[in-house]
Amino acid sequence: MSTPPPTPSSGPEPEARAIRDDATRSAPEPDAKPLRADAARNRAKILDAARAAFAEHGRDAQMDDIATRAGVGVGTVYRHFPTKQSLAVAIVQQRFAMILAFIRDELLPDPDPWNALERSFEFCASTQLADRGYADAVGTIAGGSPIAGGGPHGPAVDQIEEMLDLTERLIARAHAAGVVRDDLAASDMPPLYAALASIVQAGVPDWRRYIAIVLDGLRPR
Amino acid sequence: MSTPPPTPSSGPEPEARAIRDDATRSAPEPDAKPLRADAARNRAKILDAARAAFAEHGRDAQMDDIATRAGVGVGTVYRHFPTKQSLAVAIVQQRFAMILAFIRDELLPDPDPWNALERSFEFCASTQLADRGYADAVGTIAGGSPIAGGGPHGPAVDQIEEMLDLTERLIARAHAAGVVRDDLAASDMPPLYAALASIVQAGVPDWRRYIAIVLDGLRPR
DNA sequence: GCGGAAGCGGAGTTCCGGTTCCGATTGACA
DNA sequence: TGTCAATCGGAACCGGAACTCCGCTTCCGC
Repeated sequence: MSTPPPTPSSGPEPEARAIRDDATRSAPEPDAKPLRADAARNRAKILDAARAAFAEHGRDAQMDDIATRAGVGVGTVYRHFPTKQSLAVAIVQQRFAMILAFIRDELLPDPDPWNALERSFEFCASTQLADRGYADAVGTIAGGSPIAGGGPHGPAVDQIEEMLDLTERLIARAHAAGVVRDDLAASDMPPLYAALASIVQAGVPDWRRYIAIVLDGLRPR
Repeated sequence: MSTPPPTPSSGPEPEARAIRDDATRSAPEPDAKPLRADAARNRAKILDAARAAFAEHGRDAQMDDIATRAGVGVGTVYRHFPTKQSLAVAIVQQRFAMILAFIRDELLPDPDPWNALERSFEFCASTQLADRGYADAVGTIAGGSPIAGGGPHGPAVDQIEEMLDLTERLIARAHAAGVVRDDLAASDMPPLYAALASIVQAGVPDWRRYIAIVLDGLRPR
């Protein structure tokens, strides 16, 4: 795997901080209380546990299991996330933030636009490999449901917008270099990512082959 | 839609009979009791209702709902199918038999191998459109799980074998006509069908566009 | 028509997993 | 160190959905 998806950890790394803040901002109140030390620690443990649980079982992950993994009571989980849904959303948003960062910091700076495209598919596949819940998120975008924030598991609306914006730039560069078919649009990518994700999801071992096929379909006519 | 998937009905048409027998043979005992008249009638109603329910709600269809749709008590449903799972399997096998029939009777006789390939994708998409449960089945095959009969929703093992055999012939014809890339194998098709199914599933309206892209990826280099 | 075996229906049971409650615990601050 | 509000833990609660049970009904061979 050329680019194993870095699992976001709620450890002390500064990068993780930013991501968690990002996920947290979905709460109604802007910031307010600084959160007691142990509470903050537990919140981090819960997020880590939930990430693992959702990655393993998708939407079927169980709250009790998450609590156990986190070494915490269910009540504590519910103190931080009033609902299973809200916890799932937090996780998806985290993962999504990670993907956006990858596109922004790794793919767009890549001097070879075609190679960037290729890597975006690889990244998509390996993310899916690591996280069963990821497909749902991509599907949400592919479907273009505008009420993403309201829908189950959906990333935040502005995240989707940024995603489309970044993809737009990725495609624009490819067009400029003349390496893709004329009619390729940024909006084509989410469905293709979703398609690839489903192949990986199905457990097909040589998914790279299908990336190659799709990529061939994207070349200039 | 060039080829709307004919919904199998448990009505009196002879074709439907054959399909139901096919689904029924998954029972352990070969045949045995001829089933009382009203029982046979109810069984048919249940299968119809279940087909509708699964098509609408996928794996989340509820037994009570199925019973209601069939105008029958839950107990009756359970008399015919001891488990929700077994009912789902029966439905999937029916649908699968339909797909096999389509390939055998419509696609293989098509004089244009490329066109046959194209139609197979279209058929896959429109089937998915009509039946949410179908994607699960395709995914099962794409994953190549050998214990398909045991796995949830899986079509019978011999159905999968026939599927692969028919696809083999489809691809062989395409190769003979020189219209596809040299390395295309029959085993490539299930993953591609799964991929397409997921796009349709996501609610992307112009899924035909992605068929076209994938097909372009299948042309000779 | 009759008897009884096969089949029906749907209320009730069981299981499962999300959510709530509240007494015990702990961190923050004086 | 003492106080107390914030936080914790996990048993209990609750609703929903698969499945069971059994008295009633229907079909079918005589």
